[in-house]
Amino acid sequence: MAEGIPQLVVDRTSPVPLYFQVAQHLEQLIESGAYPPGTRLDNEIMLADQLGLSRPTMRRAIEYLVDRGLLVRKRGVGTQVVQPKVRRPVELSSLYDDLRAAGKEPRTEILSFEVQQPSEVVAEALGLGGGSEVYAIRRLRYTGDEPLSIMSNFVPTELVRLQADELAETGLYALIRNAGINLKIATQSIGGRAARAAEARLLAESPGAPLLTMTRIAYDDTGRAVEYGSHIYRASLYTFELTLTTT
Amino acid sequence: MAEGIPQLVVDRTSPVPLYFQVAQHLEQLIESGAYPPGTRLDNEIMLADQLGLSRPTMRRAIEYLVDRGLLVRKRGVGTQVVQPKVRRPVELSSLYDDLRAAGKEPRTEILSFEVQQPSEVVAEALGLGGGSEVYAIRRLRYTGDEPLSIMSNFVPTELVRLQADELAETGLYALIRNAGINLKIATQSIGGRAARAAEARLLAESPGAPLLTMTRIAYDDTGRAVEYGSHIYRASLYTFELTLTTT
DNA sequence: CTCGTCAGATGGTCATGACAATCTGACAGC
DNA sequence: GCTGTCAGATTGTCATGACCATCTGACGAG
Repeated sequence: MAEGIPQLVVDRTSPVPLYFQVAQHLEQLIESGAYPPGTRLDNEIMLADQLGLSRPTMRRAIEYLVDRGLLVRKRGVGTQVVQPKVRRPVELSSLYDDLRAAGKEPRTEILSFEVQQPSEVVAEALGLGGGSEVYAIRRLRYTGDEPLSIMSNFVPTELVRLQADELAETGLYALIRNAGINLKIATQSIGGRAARAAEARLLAESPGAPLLTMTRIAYDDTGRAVEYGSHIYRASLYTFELTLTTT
Repeated sequence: MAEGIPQLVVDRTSPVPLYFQVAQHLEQLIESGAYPPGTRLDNEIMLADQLGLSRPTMRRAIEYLVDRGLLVRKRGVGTQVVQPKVRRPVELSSLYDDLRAAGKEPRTEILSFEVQQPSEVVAEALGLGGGSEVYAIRRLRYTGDEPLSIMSNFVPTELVRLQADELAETGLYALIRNAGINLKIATQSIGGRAARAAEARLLAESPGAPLLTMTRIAYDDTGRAVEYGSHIYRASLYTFELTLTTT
């Protein structure tokens, strides 16, 4: 159960913080299976000595991995590698990224793209005053040949400059991030209802078929509302996967 | 924009860590509106001096609030209170707690409660070998007079001792926590489908009505799978509210 | 008037040292 | 044999000191 020395030499000239170098290396050792679940790490003092670091720095590296659910610490006992399972973090990703990660080859058709005065609901969600304008984007997303989702998104024009042709190629979130906006937190609401006639037509479903609805407000790291989205998905083709942690 | 001194004296005899005392007090000042969004805090050195603390301790308090989304720090600039919005953390709570928090007066009817050999799906989800047994619980939850949800849960018998009458009064998660198990992380999958006849009858809906489905596997802090749940909700009455953060 | 440079302010990282709280296991006493 | 106590191990908390990285704004050159 005990552990020797990880074959790691920290690079003090690197701009990457030392604690982060150590954390990444440890994470790699765990993910690769070199440190299987249940492995007991040496104590903090010894680890710090082995790497030529101070204890606070070593602690910080371990803390980072504890927060991410890879390690467990117990006072008086020690630090252990946790059972693997699904330890993916909660992600603020877009459907486009999700699909591409799953190898599904997403395709997007832009139904409409315009600049307009926000509706009351949108203005309220984004905290916009009078005179503001938003991009209103309506897209139909396919996975392979099958229509999957109708997405309506609203982004204040003053925050980012958008173009229709870019949206067809990359996800909305990537464009927002590229504009230097730091997406940090989002509130989502997931519900369900039956398909209306127009929606059913677009999605190749029958009227009354079960749909998933999702509305989301995304905020950047200063607390500004950046995007409001109202999406519907074919329940027969899509589920939301998420990981929750206690705080 | 600048700030004076918070009227706070830390209690060094308390078992509550100093950084946490400070964090809680700051949080209270922010939540109460005494520090409205945009308020700029004094720099770390000054704050630490004012409270008679060291800078690392003061930093840790601020760090705690930054992680929770209440503050933003920018190097070279300072620390500010973030726009309020919904800054609730991602929670691993139960429907029972959610409803009670919303003042809805939940009621639970136990449809069945037994100890059985787990099905293949359940054994796989919980990582159980042969010979293990689980509690199989099937409950119907009401909000006021309306049926809301059918919940099927499975918990290994070796982890906790459950009784039917307790379940009617309190949430399953509270019972698990009371048994000294430290719920830490859960993976959920949310989807939708049409109601089948038997389900529709129990939920007072028509067959074919849209339902939300949720399956969840919850793990404790050592990575052990503790609970598997498969729930269905009336989409007309329930939505999942959640907050996502980037990591 | 515009742009680049530079100094000050502020958070980010790291080291060293110390003591407290908690868990485990061994040992003594009953 | 059982139980309670105590010592050792290990993480948790806190203080002090130092230097680095980044941002803002003022000032001066053009």
